[in-house]
Amino acid sequence: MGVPKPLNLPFDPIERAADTWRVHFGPSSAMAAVTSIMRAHQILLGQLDTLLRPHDLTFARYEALVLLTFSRTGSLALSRIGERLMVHPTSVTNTVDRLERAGLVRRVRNPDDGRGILAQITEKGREVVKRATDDLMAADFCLGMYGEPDLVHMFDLLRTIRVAAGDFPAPDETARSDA
Amino acid sequence: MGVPKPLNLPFDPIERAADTWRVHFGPSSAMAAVTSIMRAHQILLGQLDTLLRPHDLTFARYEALVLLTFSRTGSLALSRIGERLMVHPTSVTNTVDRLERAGLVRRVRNPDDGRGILAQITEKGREVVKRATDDLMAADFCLGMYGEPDLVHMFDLLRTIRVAAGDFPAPDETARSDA
DNA sequence: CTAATCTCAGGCGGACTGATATTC
DNA sequence: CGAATATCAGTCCGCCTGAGATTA
Repeated sequence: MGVPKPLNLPFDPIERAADTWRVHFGPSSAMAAVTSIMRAHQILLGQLDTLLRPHDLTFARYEALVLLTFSRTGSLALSRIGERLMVHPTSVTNTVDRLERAGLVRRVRNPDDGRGILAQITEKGREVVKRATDDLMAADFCLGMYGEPDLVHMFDLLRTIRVAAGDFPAPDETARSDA
Repeated sequence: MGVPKPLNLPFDPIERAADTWRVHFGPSSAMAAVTSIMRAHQILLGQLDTLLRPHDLTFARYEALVLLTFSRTGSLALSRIGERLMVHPTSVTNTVDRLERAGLVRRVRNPDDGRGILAQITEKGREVVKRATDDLMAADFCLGMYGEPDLVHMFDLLRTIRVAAGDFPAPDETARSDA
């Protein structure tokens, strides 16, 4: 991953592609928006992983670890982790494998469901996630170039696509429009 | 990839994580925005790749192919492709390998620079990219849930992070504020 | 019985490092 | 000479499919 190399192009490559697109195919704002999301993701993931590398974490592993610190008992069924982080069951197994090998979590049989396994964060896991979080917050999650209103706006804008994908029901609009 | 499974959670997992985050660590809008971008990327990439699979293309390969159709001669140096698509040189080699194996592109020595190789789109490549583009446009690039203003707004918002990453210089603001 | 949970084997796509040949 | 271009070998990561064991 490393730090995404500064391109230092004299122009915006996406804007130029959009202009060309318009000539060839017609309206291009959806294409420009999609490409922007792809690039923003690439930039962010690279920067976040660079911040997390000293802690021997990837962003995916960090997210799982944070999720565990959020639970009352410090443990969660793997199935729940997959649900919350929206990743494939086999990916959860893989992520927990790596965290376990690093000594940050341990697997425990679910006392309430013999089919299930709990991932339980260890003391070392709590220390690591604490240090990593300090680093990420100091770096404003690599979004320090935005003001608060823009961050909220971005979240709101992107919620539309998540709702459309069926992640969760659309927020109740009546709360805004009426009682 | 496949179609990203509908989560059908009764709540917004990112919003809930943000709420918990606020309690544990403080302000969370940057964390929520980052997570939203990650999820939006995951959703979009899955849907785009599903649309492109019948054409034996991934989004990355599709982008390269489109770039070639945009050039006057239908060919571009691999180094230029990497620049424009913002991908690692070895990734370009890999992408062009696959496109070449599929008969959509062929490698040509760069007459102007003995070090360089041109990727030249083939007739078959032009047909495939045409059909794939028809599909993507019919699907509004998987962003049909947005209106035009939102798409433009999203592009504008995300440009900030691309500029900050050094992709290209900030657009000239004087054009807006003055003459 | 079906359904859910998890694991393993294995493949694919993409990103990267490091080394190398070639050419400018 | 140093810088740029492309390739190759190999690694890593994440995502996926398919199969299978276990349990509700």
